[in-house]
Amino acid sequence: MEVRELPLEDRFVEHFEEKGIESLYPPQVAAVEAGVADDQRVVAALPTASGKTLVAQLAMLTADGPALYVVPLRALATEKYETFSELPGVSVGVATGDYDGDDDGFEDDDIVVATCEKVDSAIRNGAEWVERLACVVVDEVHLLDARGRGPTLEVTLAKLQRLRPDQQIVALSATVGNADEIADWLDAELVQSTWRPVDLKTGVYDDGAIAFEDGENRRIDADDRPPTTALVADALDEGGQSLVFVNSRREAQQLAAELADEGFAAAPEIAEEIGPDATTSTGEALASAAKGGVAFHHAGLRAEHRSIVENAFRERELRVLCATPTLAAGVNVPARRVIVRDTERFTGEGYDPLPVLEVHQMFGRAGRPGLDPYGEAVLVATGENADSLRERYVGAEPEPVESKLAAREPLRTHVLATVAGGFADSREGLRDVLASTFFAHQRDESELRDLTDEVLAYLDATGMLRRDGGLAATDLGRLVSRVYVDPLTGAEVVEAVETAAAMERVTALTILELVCDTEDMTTQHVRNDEAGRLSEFAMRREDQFTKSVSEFEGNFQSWLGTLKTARLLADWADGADAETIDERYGVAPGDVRRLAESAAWLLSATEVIAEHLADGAVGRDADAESDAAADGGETADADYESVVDRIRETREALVERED
DNA sequence: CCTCAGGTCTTTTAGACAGCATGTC
DNA sequence: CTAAAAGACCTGAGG
Repeated sequence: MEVRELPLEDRFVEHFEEKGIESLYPPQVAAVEAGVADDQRVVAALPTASGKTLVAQLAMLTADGPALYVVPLRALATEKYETFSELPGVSVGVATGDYDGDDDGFEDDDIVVATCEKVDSAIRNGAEWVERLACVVVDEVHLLDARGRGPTLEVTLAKLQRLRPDQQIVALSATVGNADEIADWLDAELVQSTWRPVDLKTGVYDDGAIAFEDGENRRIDADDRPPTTALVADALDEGGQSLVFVNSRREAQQLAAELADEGFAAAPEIAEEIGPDATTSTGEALASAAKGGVAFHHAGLRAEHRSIVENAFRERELRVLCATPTLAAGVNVPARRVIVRDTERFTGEGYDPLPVLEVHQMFGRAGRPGLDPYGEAVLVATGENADSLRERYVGAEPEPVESKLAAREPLRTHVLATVAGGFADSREGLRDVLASTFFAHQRDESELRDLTDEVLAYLDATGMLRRDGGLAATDLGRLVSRVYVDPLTGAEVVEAVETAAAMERVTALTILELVCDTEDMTTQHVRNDEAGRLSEFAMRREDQFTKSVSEFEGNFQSWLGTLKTARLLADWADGADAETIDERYGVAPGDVRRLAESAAWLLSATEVIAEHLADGAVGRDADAESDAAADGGETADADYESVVDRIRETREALVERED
C-alpha cells in the first residue's frame, strides 16, 4: 500500500514522500485496514521501530478534530513534538511539567503531546481542551502494568472516554502477552505483528560462542578477556556499535572505563565537548571514557551530558555505550549489537530476574533501520545459566499486562480526584467510574470495593472529603487534587505546616525537611560514614524541625535520608555548585537536578496548602479570640503567614538554581 | 618495613511523572 | 528486610 492511496490531504502525502516514506510497512497496512485512518479504534502491538509513529499520525491527521498524543516520558514528548511539528500546517503543543506556561494555548492546537500525568492534571483542573479531543493516541500502553504509573493511565483513559465517548482511541504497545485484553477494554481492533524493518538475531553467549536462535553459532575468541569485552570487540571488528545493559550505575561506569582502556576507538572531540563541565566525579569519568570512544549512560548524568552521549552515539562518534535500563525505555538510541550482561535487578527484596518485556525492549534497540544490515541481541551467560536464560528470554512470550489499580496508594489519589473533579458524587457514581477502568475489565469492579471504602474513610478522616449521604470533596480535598499530590502528602503537609506555624524558628531547612518527608518525595540514601554526623546535626538543630528528633517516632535511619536530602537541597538553593554537592554528599548532578525539581514542585503545592490553612486560621483566630475573650484566656499565636513566606522564599531560591 | 595474596566483613544496589497564581496601562 | 558482588579492611607470609 502506497502513502498516496491513503485518505490524507496532499500536503501530508508530499511531506511523507519527502521523508522517504512512500509505501507502508506490513503492520501499518494492517492498521489502515483496521481503520486507523477512518476514525476506528485500534490497538497496535508492534515491536520498536516498526513504524508506530506513522500509524499515530494517520489517526491524528484523519481525525475529525484535535488530537492528543500521550507519552510516558518528557523526553519522548519532546521527541514527538519535534516530529509532529514538521507536518505542514499543523499546530502542535507540548504539555509536560517542565514546559510551564501557556496552559490555555492548547485550544488552538491540532495535536497536543502530553505526559499521562499532565493530561490527568489538566482534567482535574478543568482544562477545556481535553474535552474537545476527537482522537487520543496512547504510546506505550503496556505501562498499564507499571505499579507507580499504570493506574493513572487507566483512570485517565477512562475519564477521557467519559468526556467524549465517541472519540477515537489508538493505543500503541510493545509486544505483550495479552494485547487482546487491552483491545477488548478499549473496544478497539487489535493489530499484532512481530515484523521489523531490520532483522533481529537473538542469541546467548556462552563458552566462547554466541548461539543464535536461528541455529547460527558464532565463535568469539575471548582470549582471557571478560565475555562482554570480547563481544564488544567482535562487534567493532564488524564495524558495528554496541550497547551494553548492566544493572547498576557503578557497573556502567566501571565497564565503560575498562572498555575505554582496551583502546578500540577514540573520540577526543566528544571528550572535549564533555570536558569543560566535567567537574564532578561522574563528569570526569565520562570525559575520560569518551577519550577511548566509550561512554556510560544513567540517571546520574547531567541532562547536557546525557544528550551529548545520546547524540554522539547516534552519530557513531562513540562506539560503545554502557547503560542502565534508562536507555531501554527512553529515547531511541539503536546499535548494531545489544549486549544484555545483567538480567537481574535489585528490588529492595533481593535480586529479581528482569521481566521478559523489559529484556525484549533492550533487544529491540538492536539494529539501526536503514543503516545496519541486521541487529544482534546477545545475552551473556554466567556459569551454567545459558539454557535457563535462553528459555526465559529468547523467543519467550512476554508477561501479560496486569492492572495495578487495586492498591491503597493509587486508589486514594484517584478516588479523591474523581470526586473532586466532578466525575462522581456518590459511591454508586464512583463505582461506575471505576467500572470503566482496565482493572474492572480484567478482574471485576467489585474487587475494588473494600479498598475503596477504606480509602474513603481515610479521605474523610483527613478532611478531604465528606460522606454525608453522597460524596463531596472539601476545599482542602479539591486543592490537594488540583495541585496533584498524593492525599497522604496533603495530610502530611497540613500537619507539618500546622506545627511549623506554632514554631519559634522556621528556616529554609525546616521547610525543605517538611517537603522531603512527604510521600511524594524520593530521598537519598545515607552512607554509613554520614549517619553519625547527620544525627549530630539533627540534634543541634532540633528546634528547626517539625518533628521531635530526640524522641523520634518511626524509622530514624530513613529520616536521616530525608534530612540529608533536605540539607543537600538547602546547600543547592544557597548556591552550592554540583561539584560541591558531589563532594559533600556523594550525589551525582543528575540526581541533584531531579531532587530539586521534585522539591520545587512539592513546595508549590505546600505553598498553596499553607495559604489555605492561613485563610482558615484567620477565621479560627477570630473564633479563638472571641472564645478567649469569653474565657478571658490566651490567644492563638500560630503564625501561618510567615510560614507561607518562608515556603515561597525557599521555592524561589530553588527554582532560580534551575539554570 | 613493605608488598601482596587471600580471606572476611561491610557496604551498596534503576528510574522519573506532577503546579498555583496573576497582573498591566 | 531481602541477596549478590564490589570494596574496605585485615592478616600473614615472603622479600
